[in-house]
Amino acid sequence: MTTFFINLLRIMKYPFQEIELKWQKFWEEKKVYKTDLTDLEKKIYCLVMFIYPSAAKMHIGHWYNYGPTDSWARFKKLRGYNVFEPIGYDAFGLPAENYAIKTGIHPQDSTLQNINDIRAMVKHMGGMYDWDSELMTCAPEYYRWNQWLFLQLYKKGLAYRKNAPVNWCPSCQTVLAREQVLNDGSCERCGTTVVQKNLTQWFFKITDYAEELLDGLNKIDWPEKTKTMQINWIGKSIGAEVDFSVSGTDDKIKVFTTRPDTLFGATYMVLAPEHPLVDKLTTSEFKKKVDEYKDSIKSMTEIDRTSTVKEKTGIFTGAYAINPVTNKYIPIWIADYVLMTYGTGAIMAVPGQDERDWEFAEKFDLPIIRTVQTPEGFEGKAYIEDGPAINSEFLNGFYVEDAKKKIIKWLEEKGIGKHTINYRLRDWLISRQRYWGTPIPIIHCDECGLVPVPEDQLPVVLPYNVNFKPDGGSPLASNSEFVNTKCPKCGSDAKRDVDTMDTFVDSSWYYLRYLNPKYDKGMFDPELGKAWTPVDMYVGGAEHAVMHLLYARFIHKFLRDIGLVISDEPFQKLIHQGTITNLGAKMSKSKGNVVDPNQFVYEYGADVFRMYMMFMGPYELGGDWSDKGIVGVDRFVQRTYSLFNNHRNYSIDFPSKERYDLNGLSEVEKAIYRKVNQTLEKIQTEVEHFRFNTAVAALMELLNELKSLDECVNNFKTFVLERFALMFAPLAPHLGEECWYLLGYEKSLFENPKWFEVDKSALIEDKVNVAVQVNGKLRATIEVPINSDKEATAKAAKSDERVIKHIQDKEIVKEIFVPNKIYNIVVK
RNA sequence: GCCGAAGUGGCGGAAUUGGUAGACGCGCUGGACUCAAAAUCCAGUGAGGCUCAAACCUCGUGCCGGUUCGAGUCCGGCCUUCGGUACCA
Repeated sequence: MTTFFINLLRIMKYPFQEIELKWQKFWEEKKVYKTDLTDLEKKIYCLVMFIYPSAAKMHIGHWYNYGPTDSWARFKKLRGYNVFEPIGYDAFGLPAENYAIKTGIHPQDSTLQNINDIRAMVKHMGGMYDWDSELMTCAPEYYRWNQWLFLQLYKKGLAYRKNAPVNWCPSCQTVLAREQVLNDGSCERCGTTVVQKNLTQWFFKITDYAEELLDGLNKIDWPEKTKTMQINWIGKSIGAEVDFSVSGTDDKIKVFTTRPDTLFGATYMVLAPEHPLVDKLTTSEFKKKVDEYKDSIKSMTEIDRTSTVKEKTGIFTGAYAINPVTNKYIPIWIADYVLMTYGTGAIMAVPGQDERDWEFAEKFDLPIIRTVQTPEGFEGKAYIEDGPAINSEFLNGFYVEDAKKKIIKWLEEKGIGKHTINYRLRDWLISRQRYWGTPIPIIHCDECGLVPVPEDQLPVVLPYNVNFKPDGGSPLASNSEFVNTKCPKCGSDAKRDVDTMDTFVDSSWYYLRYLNPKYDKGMFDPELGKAWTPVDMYVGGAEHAVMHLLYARFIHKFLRDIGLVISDEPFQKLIHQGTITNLGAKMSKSKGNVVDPNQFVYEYGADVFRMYMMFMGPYELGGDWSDKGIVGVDRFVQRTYSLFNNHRNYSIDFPSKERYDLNGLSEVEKAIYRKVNQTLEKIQTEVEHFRFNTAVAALMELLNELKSLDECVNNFKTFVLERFALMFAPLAPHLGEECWYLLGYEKSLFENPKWFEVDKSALIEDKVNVAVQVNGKLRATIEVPINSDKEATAKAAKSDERVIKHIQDKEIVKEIFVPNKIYNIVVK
């Protein structure tokens, strides 16, 4: 007997395993999510940042990124848009290679295995991805076009080689990424102190696009925060370049300054220790100390060097430069706070107007001259605000902006300086001394030099057999079959470039490849690229605010310049999902605070888990993980299922009307009719703006209202249930389909998208509650007919006992009336 | 240090352009069902005061001040937390 009842309850409970699988199979077999890319009317390209398959599992962050975004896409689909929603794998990269070094499992094998596992999980989530457009960047038919892109950039002079410092571990004999260097500057693998080493590297000349990358930000709908970060990253500053002669030589030192107006106050110069002139200028007397100083900073990262807490260090070179306006000799120093990578690698130091220079001058007892009048009572050190120039001869009295213009004119006339715009943005270093990436399509020939691989010989296939264990140099160098080749130009023996590309190259154009990943006549189908970009909605983490999102914008603009796309920007609208933390910290293996989503997916089902992630809070905020509320969403789903289970075939047996006249409805029906239409309107605006938490809450409210559904006539019930199912479907797609099916429909909802119009006339209540305040304090709420005028509301308000109590024997000074909302009586 | 975001019940969080603070959910309390429990359903639930109870009153959105008939929302000054960034000449 007892067992019987328990079994009965089990039967009644929403069998999510069965139903989710049923619809996943249906969607896939019927290719419900195959997008017709030729249908451009009402097209929407909805993109999520593709998956980095460094582990075989989908973590909470993936679910949080993909689930809600898929719900948005489904909502758009139901509303009649032709939505393209692809998914793929950012499959190259360091983690797979590190894993290989540790375990011996080849990166290709582990990556393909991970992709298979992750694909199954993505399907389990129930996203409406167009599986025909799935791609992975480690496939030759994908990275072939990275190589092609490289050659186009090379042709235009936008891919070039130069020396650049890398983090080098002398023990492992390998280049390290910044994340492989620990905070104390040691190698994460062996603990040896990492040093900076110069290597010849490939760069993409993103700086050529600096101005346009800055400009373009005005045209796109991105979070202000992200745009600001890009603006700061590009770091445009306007100033001047000035040449300083070096005493006793013909050498000139070029400096960049944003404050040319302070030239009269330049009392010394500082070069970056790596500056090419340092060795030449240093006098024999100081050579030893300078060399020692250079050695002492060799193992310092840029972060160490530029730390604000560290005391200033530096050393005199023994040489002097000549200040071009005062003709005075000023000492030339070197110091680590000047970086070779910014500006010209040399500064004129003006301690009077620069805090860093002041600190340095004070420490090393260098002269300080103020060239801007400080305001009365100013007691600080360097004065960086505006003011009239002093101690500056022909500039005296001019304020900063005017003084700048005047001195730049003077410098230009004398031919020793010019107006300059400088960017903080550096060119993009794309070569990696790694295995698991796209080979660089260049051949080194002793006769012809650098020779690009002819386009018809692409792809340069990444060989499987290499020694990817770190033993110096690029792993590809270990495969002689790969390395040794013939020069395409002269036919003599030559060697292939053994470096691979940064994976940010892969992710800079994948959204174009999705449109037809099998296209073999080019990087992507240009017709589709032109029609489907910019991407309408791009959703991904804020950690990509600068690098990925800037590189992709650069590449897109380049592709436009060579005629492959016509849009200026790749991503029109951008949304960042928040970060889900656990116990106050980002989830990571090393912290041991990773939450496995599968335990919840297996216990409650994909729909419940997705919906719970949406219900947790504002999408863009993220928050700390807690599974406390998931039972609430589960109950909601259970109640929904039993509601529809109890109304099977209603759409067939009791077809509803398009709309109902309020006057013909009972009081209960009227209330429900209003609520349904209000909810429909609410869902529309909330889901549209990624406010899923309030959308779910609105549906829960509606379900609560439906407790009295039994008191309604049958065809009215159908009206309500159909709308409920439709609103529910984007948020919980499997059960949404099932509800629609339970109502008696043969065609799947997402196969035959549908949306109901709001009956606006039902949104208006006929009675409203007006808050009556006395001196701004709530004293009563009264119910009045909607749109009651001031007089009528006042009459009702002032006859309420609770109000009378507070206004009797008092003088009414003022009365404020906001129709349908507030009646405030101000008394003395 | 600088830039950005956020501080609301026991908890996650709601709250158009300033207009009834606490929607929705969790938890908790009481009740129904049950031999009992679980599940489910119903009711209550910011704090305090006064009440047998209700009514009612006071306080209440990190802190201090301001503007306003009216402030979670606007302004000024702080505090805390979380992200981002690192001497950019």
